[in-house]
Amino acid sequence: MSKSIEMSTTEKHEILRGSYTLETASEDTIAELASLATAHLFKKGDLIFREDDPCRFFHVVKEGLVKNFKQSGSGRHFTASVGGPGDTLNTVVLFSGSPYFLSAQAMDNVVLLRVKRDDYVSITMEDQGYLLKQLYISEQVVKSCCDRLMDAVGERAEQRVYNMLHMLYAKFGSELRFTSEEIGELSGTTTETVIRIFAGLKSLNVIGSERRNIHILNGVELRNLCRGSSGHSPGRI
Amino acid sequence: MSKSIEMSTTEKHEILRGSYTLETASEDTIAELASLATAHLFKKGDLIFREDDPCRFFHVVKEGLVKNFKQSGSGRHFTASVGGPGDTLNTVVLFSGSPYFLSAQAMDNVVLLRVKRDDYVSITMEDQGYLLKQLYISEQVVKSCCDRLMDAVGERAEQRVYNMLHMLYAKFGSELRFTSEEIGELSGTTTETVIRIFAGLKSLNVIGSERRNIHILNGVELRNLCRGSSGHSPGRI
DNA sequence: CGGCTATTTGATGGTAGTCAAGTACCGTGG
DNA sequence: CCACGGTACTTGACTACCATCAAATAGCCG
Repeated sequence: MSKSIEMSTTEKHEILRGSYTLETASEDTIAELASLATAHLFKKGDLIFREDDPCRFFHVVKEGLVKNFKQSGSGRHFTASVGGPGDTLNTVVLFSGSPYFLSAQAMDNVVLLRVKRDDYVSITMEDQGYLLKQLYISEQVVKSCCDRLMDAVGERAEQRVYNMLHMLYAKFGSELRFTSEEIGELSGTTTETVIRIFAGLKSLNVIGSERRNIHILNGVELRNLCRGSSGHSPGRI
Repeated sequence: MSKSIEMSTTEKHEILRGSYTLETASEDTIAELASLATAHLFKKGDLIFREDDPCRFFHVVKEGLVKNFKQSGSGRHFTASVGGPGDTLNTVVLFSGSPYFLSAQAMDNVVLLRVKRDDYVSITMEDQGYLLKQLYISEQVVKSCCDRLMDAVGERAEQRVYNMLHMLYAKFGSELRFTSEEIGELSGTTTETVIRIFAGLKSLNVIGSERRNIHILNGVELRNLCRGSSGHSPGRI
């Protein structure tokens, strides 16, 4: 499935330092983690971990996009978040030691660093600055989940797609390499509905799109279309 | 709006000790908090705090039920969680100092203890056991939000109501003092739909209900009706 | 070129939201 | 004690949104 890659400790150090989660970690913490981290390559479509697997690693993405999703009994995929470079994959279950509640899959070829969970926990547990940051991140994740919950029960598909596009725009910029199906899984709707909604946005010149590629042409207008003021936070789960 | 109440420090101490959040806090932490806590009474319907208000207090419920909700642009209420005795109201935004993202309203007459946020943060920040527990709780909240998100986009109203009933049953027991409207706000559906679904459950002898009161008659069968294995965790936000 | 992935469009039907009207229940105050 | 107003529940009819199914088109790669 995955392939190990050679990488210098210096480079590992840089990658860890660049991750949002470890922003406020002490230099010692980072150095220790870097010395234990290993690099891996996942090909497009590979599963990085699976829902209900025990949580064995801490992961940081170096390259590529990772989809965090769940599938319902009926086989529907629902994507909870998309992780890019600098994002950690599953910070949220690391400390409890509970099994994953989402699966993670490479959307491109993905390079990531990982550290054994036990090592990770025992190293970071002593770093108070890190723990506080972690709490802060959890709070944001909860908030963003609640916002999406509101959307999911209260808003129409149209609105949910607008909000999702805006979130992706804020996180990844104006060139989004997503298929309509992927947008559907993120917005809790179907491919066909996404396409019909895109048709409307195109006629307003808010977006353009071809195969596997969406351009945000008018970010301001997109923002206006996103009611719900808060406008959605990145949602790193 | 709220009314102050006299209460002995000993009683305050007991209440704090009994809260889930502070379960693993050190004796010192609890004692310090108890000395600063004040007790308050809110009447049915009173708002305890409002979405977007700055977060000024840490709250623990002593008596009664509190609804944590949000209202969408279109005026729909969505209830994210219901807090009962021993629950804390807004742990999730305490550390970041961000404003509330949910409003809290007394569903009954409610008695709660509160401590100024700044005091609370500076006291608990030093208690590593507490921070770890807090992280653990956040993880559970995130998981429960994701589960509900799955439900909201993937399941039908019927299923969402089953899941919600089961969650309330697990948390509060077999006598639930909720109106159909409240169940609707919790499940992301309407009063009428809830009633129609209840009719089905009654004919299966799974529940009974009258005005403002739902009895779970067959918890086992209710559990079976809840697909999605995980069956939903309490969801203390 | 053929096979695959992705997009597009149309037609159809079901779920559940909305509107409306009517019933039962409760507490309160004359 | 009963009348009354408010709250909660109930049922029916209608309709919109969107999922689903189906089929056609278009770009990409070996």
